[in-house]
Amino acid sequence: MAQKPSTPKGTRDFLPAEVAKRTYIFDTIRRSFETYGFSPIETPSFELSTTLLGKYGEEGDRLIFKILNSGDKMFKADVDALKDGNLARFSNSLAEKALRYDLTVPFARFVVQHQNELAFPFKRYQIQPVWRADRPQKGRYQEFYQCDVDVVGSDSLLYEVDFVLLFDEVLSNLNIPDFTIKINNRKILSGIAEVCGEADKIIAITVAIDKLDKIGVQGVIKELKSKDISDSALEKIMPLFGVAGSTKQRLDQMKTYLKSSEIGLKGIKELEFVLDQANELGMNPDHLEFDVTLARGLNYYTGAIFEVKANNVNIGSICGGGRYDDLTGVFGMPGVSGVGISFGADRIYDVLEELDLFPKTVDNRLDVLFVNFGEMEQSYCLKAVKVLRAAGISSEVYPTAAKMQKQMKYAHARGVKNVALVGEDEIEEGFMKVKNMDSGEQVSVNVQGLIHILK
RNA sequence: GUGGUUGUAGCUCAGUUGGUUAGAGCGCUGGUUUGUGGUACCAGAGGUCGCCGGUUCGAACCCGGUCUUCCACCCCA
Repeated sequence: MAQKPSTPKGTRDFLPAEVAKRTYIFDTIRRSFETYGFSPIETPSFELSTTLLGKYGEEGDRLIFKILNSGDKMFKADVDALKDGNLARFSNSLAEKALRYDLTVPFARFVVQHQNELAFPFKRYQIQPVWRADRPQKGRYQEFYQCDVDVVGSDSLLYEVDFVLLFDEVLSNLNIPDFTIKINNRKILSGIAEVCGEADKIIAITVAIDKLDKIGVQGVIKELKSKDISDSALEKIMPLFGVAGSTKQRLDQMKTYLKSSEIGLKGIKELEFVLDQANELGMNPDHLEFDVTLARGLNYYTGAIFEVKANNVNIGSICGGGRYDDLTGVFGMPGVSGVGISFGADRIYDVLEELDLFPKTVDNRLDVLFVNFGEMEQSYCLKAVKVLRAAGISSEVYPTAAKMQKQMKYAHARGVKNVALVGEDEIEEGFMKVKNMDSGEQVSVNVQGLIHILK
C-alpha cells in the first residue's frame, strides 16, 4: 500500500450497518411523503451553471461546486477576466456545469421545462444528494442528502398546514422525542423593516435578529449598527426584544407592533391560520412555535418560513422550508407560487445516532448461513437455500468446507442471525440443526419448520 | 472565505530536554487432537510516525508548505 487512500473532505463511505440505518430514515420519510399525496421525481446531479448561479445569494454562489470544462471547451476560458483579476467571471468561463446545491432550484427549472406535462397544483418529492463546497464540521458535510417536498401552482395556506403536519408525523415516526417546529412569516419580517423605515435593509435586519438567541440583544444591536441601521430605526426594533408570553400573547403584541404595516398584518393573519388549523387537527402544541426571530438566509422565501430543531442535541437545524411566490419567475414562468420543506437526512441520522434512537430491528443481517460440511451436504443445503429464498428468507451456504470454527466465526463476524448445521446424520433424518446466534439456542427442524419460525 | 485544532499499527492512544532495532490495550491471523461463534490460554503478523521539503552528525519530536479531522465565525441540512 503506497499511500493510504481516503475520501475527499466532507464526504463519507457508508458501511452495510450504516446503509441499513440510512435506508430506515429514507423509507420512513418516503412513506409519509406518499401518504400526503406527493410523487417522486429525480433530476440530474449537475445542472448548467447558469441555472444555479445567482439563486442563493453571493454566499451561496461561493459554495457551489463547479465542474471544469473538458476537451476543446477549455479554450472558452476567459483569459482576460483572469488578467483583470475577475476570478468569478474567469471560473464561470471555465465551468459551464455545476453540482446541484439544493433540490429546490433544480425543481423550479424542472417545473418550467415540463410545465405542459404537469397537473397543477403539482406535488412532488425528491430524495437525492446535494453538494456544497462548505467547510465541514459537526453535522455539516460537502455531500449530503436532502428530502424535499414541494407544491407549486397554488397559494393555498392548506399546504402550509399540511407541511406542518408532515414535519410532525415524520419526526414522530422516527421517534425523535423532543423537537420544535419553528414558524415565522417573511411578510412579518417585511412589516418589521417597514415599521422601522428601513424597508430596503430587510435582509440585514432579519439576519441580525435571527441571531438573537445566540448573541443576545446587545450582540444584535451591535450587528445592526455595523450594517448602517439608523438609531431611529434601532429604537423601533427594540420593542421586538420584549415580545414574550404564550403564542397567542406574542401574536397580539406583534399585531400592535405592526398595526401600521399592511403586509406585516397579512403575515400575522397567514400565520394565525396555520397555527389554528394545526391546533384544530390535534397537533401537539409543544411541537409548534412561533418565532419572530426566525429568518433563514435563502432570500427567495416570501411567506411562511419553517425550521426544525431537535432539542438536547448540539446540531444545526434538521429541517427547513418555506413559501416562495416567484421561484419559477427567473426561468421565465412568473406568477407560480410554491411552498415546500426539506428534511436533512444526514443530520437526522446524526441525531438518531447520538440519542440512540434507531430501532434495534434495523439491520440487513443474513437470516440463515448453512455450514458447509462437504460436497454431498453442500448440494443438499443449496436446495434448502432455494426454498428459503423463495419464502423471502435471506440465506446462503458457506463457500468451502472449512473448519467448523472458522465458519462459525465468520457467521458471528457477519452478524448472521442463524446458522444451520446439516451433516450426514441430519440429512438421513430429514432435519437440520439451527442455532440462533443471538441467544445461542439450538433447535432441530425441517425446512418448512424453519420458515415457520423465521416468518 | 477568516481564526484555531488534529494526524503514530485495522481501532483507541503512549512515546520523557531531537540520540541506536517506535510501544500498549483492543482487534486481526493461526493454534489449544479434528460437528459449534461471542469467554480463557499460547503463538504470530502488522507502522519508512498523513504527505512534501528544510534545519541538524542525527527528526515521530524543531521549522515551512500541503492534505485531512474537529471547533468557532460566516452561512446552512
